[in-house]
Amino acid sequence: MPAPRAPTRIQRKNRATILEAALDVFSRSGFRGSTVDQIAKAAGLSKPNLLYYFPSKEAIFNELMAGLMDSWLDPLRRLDADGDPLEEILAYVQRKLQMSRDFPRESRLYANEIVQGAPRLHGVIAGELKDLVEEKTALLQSWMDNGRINHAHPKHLLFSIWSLTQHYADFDAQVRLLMGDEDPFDAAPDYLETLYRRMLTPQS
Amino acid sequence: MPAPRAPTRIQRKNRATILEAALDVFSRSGFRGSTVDQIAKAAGLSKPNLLYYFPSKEAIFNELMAGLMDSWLDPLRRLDADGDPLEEILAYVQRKLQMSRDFPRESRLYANEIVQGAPRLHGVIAGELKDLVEEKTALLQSWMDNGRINHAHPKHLLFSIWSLTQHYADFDAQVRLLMGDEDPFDAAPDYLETLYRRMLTPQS
DNA sequence: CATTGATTTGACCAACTGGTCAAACTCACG
DNA sequence: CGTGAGTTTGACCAGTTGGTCAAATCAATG
Repeated sequence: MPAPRAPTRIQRKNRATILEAALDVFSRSGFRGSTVDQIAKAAGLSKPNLLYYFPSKEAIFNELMAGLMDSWLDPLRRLDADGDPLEEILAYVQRKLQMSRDFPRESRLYANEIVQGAPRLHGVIAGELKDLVEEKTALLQSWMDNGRINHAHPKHLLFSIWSLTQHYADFDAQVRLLMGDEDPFDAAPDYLETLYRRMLTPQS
Repeated sequence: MPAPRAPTRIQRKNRATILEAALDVFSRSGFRGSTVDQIAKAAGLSKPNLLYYFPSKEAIFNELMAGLMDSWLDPLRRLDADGDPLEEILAYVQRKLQMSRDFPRESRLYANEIVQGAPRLHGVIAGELKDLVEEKTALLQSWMDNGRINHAHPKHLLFSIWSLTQHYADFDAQVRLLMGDEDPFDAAPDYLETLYRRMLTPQS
């Protein structure tokens, strides 16, 4: 195994440019629908030049995914057992919604993968994500058992949060066509806050 | 233009077989990720034979989509202005959830298209679907104005129903990995009924 | 400015893809 | 059984794709 050299200035810049371009292309067309040439052109490089920085199309994709998963899990990690249950959940919902607004390409890339059966993500989902979900659903369950929020199936509660927030990124094309001039993100925060407040506020 | 002949028995059978196989393949890999050969193999035909029944890959896809859109819009069409508002909405939610359970491939095919910007669906979405959405959101708004259900942004309400119900089909891979042995559709109907009941039941 | 390693590229290749076509085969019907 | 329309296929084609490679260019260091 050759000792890994420290990356040069040019290497750092070009690898970053390539990953940015790849995110754009992959999130628009999925893995199989994207070509190395498209990514190269989007990055302003020739195809052989791009392949000088990454050994293959799949390598680009995997590096992108690895970086993605971490920021993906972060909002859930920050769900704090010591905070006020309802406010914690509402804050989590808003964090996820912000991510849909600010990083729609990342959301679509992820969605593309899952819709197609997550062939390249089984590992992460079954591992890191599952562990985190088990931990946090246990927390939700304890909040419910203590009467601090209304009862609801905790896993389905999580699914619903992911689903509702990511919908604005993943189905952006549809949402915008149907909303016309109105920016979906104007009313979405309020809508989701109201929804979860009404659903989870403990009934006396 | 040649007069269209009545389809023979073999034609009817093979065209149906092809569409069924195409649904399977397209819903798993999207349009660009699927090959005519895959579809042909899945249908038990040779590629030239398949192309004897459909002029092109795109033609198969379009016919599939045309058939899909109709059954897709149907549950919303059946939202009845004369029924009890809350029960109508809850029934709509359950109809959509049933469709996710019974026709997950159709849901994923649709999702695949939208995530990639709906390049082949602009027409239908901007036309038929938009008209239907305008009609039904007006109905929802009137129910809210009359105090028969709680206030909420009607378009976001629709989006949330689509999102929550289709999630179980579109993200099936993730949902099942995280739920382990438990069948997601065991608790989902109850979860969604509770969610929308708490959210929409008019507050006195 | 010379040299050496890092970077870039045009030309190329093998595999795959959507689609064509003429020839062969099958089947219902007289 | 013969015949003509309906059906099936092997061989083929042109365009695209992921990836390679040797040669050319560039940049930093002494």
